[in-house]
Amino acid sequence: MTIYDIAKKAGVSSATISRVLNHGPVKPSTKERVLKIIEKENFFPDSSGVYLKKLKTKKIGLVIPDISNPVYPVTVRIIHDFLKKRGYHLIFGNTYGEVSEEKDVLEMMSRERVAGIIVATCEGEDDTSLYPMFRRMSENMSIIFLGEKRDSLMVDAFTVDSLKGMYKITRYLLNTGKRNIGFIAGSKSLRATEERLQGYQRALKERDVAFNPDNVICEGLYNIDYGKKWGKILLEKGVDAVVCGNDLLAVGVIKAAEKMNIKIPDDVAVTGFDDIFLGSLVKPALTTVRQPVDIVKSGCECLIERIEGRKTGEPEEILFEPEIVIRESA
Amino acid sequence: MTIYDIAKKAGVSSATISRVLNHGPVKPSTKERVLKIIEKENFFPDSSGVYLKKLKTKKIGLVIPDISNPVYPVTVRIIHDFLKKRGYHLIFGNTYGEVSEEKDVLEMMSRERVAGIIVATCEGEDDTSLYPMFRRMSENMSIIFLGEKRDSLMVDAFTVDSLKGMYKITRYLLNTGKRNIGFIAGSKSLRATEERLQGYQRALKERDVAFNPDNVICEGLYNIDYGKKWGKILLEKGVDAVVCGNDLLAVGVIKAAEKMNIKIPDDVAVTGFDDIFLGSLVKPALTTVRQPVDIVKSGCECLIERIEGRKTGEPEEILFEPEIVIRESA
DNA sequence: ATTTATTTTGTAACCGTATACATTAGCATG
DNA sequence: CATGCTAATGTATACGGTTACAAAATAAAT
Repeated sequence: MTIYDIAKKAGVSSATISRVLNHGPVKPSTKERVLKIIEKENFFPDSSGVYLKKLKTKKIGLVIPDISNPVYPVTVRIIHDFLKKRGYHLIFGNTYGEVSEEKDVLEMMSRERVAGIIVATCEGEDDTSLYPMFRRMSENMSIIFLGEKRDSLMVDAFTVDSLKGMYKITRYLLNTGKRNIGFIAGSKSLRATEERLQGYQRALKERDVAFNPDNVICEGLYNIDYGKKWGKILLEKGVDAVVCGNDLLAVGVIKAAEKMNIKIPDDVAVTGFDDIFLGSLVKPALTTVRQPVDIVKSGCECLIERIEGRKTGEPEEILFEPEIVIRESA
Repeated sequence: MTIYDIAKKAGVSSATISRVLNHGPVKPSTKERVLKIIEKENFFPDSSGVYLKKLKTKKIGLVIPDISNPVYPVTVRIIHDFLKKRGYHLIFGNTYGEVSEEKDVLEMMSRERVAGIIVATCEGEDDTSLYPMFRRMSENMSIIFLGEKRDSLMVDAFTVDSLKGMYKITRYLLNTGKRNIGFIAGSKSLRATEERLQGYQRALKERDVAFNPDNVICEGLYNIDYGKKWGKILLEKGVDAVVCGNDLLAVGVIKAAEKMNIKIPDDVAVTGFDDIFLGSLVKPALTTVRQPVDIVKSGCECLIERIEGRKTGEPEEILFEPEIVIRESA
């Protein structure tokens, strides 16, 4: 079923059908007649044809590390809903922190001629292959970065000030009297890890608490298992608090403490980062750093503005300041 | 940049470029020359053109109620990975249990001419609008249903035998000596709710335990808040166990018990359904019913087989038998 | 060297839609 | 009733690919 078939049934030309389907001027009576036929035949015009003719699609690519990581589903939901309202829809790709996977995904989206891409990964900053790819692609489509700060600002970036976040929560711990505070960042290779470490250090310095490198672990991944592993090590060292680079790590630490019969928060305080839903359900509920939800909406808004040409000019970086959420674990 | 541009640069015709891009026979030397140019220009052929010509896309629609519901992310990940390996990619739509949203999503996928659709929702069985839509669409593309049993079998369905699951876990509770077992199903309108209730009843009957309608709640949604609400009511009635229609409800019940100072599992046992990740982290860890992971892969496999014409014939329903996972809450 | 078979390449049509431009219909005006 | 004007519709082409078919180039066989 094509517009030609509809045209034949309605006794008009394909152009008239197209005009009915879009915004063209059509005599009300024929419009009605055509619409009735379209309805009856359950006809929906083929996007491939539309896209090909217009050289522009309504597809948006979403690049994330792993949808099964509990940080992302909520974000994806917000993005989905926002874009749907604006007439776009999502093509979706997991990258699992692999540069090669991310390349695959970006290539696929390139072929699909997505109107824009939302990148929530942060791989390949030092890699020679991914950044040039972004640069090239950004000439043909709009791209935004979401989440972590980037080294180079080639596209609009909506990032959370994790330095500030870590600073805030470390300061909070210091305020509650903790002095021997451990720190579990994730993998060294991420820029955000460095950021977070700085926030932690700034808070210590401000209170004249000596920085003890033995209390800091910058290795492994941002998941529960590493939280358990590093948590055990730090708890054995006798820290009185553990600041974690994300909530999953913190949950791991809580589990480790549980096994060691260490009471949280009485013996040791534990904090997370991200404020995932899980954190509020775990026992004790997680004290953590929440990134403002607006970051996602602002990002989407900006992306659409770029795509539809209402926003032009140099890429911007917009920094969102996170807030701490105090629950039971600290 | 199009194949014509590439053709010009390579001094050949567009057909040759197309043949290089696909599997056509091309002289090795020209093939190499063309590939070099394609590489240099970072050219990727426009899918719209390809799709339009072939009248078939590499897009798969995924229809789920809500990605931020923790049941789905893992499923989505499995689907994503499977499809990627087979050269397909995902277009994604949340429906929030709304027939109108689901219609929107299906219409969008219709326009996109997706090669197939994976439906993990279960709305509109009794509704007049959604099922006819599926039926029509299934003439042009492959569709599979994932998850719950359906009334009518118009497409392949990969479902979990929730009756059996509920039967098994209720039997387990009876084996541990529980006799006054409450039951929280979700909304009455879902077919699965009925199924689960039957499983619960079958187990009771088998052990000659009288069925007490007062212990059964068939209302509300499958989420934590309703778990808390109904949990409180059942706990106040003095049940010695609560069987829940899914894990979120069970977590809610655990939270309610916590507030009421009721000890789980000593005072009251609680069980869930689905085995989401969260269940293993909550305290006490959830005893629940796990649906086999294979259900998703089998579904995907079947979908691709249908799409690529290797599977034909009448739609099948494949029923997967769930297993119980015993942890701490029962 | 000529014929024949095979490999390689080119030409042109087509997929479904949008739209610039041309045409026709409808209507008011003098 | 011819004229001019606007509204409605039609015609034809382009978008970026693929592919049937034709043609040319090369290799093999006589």
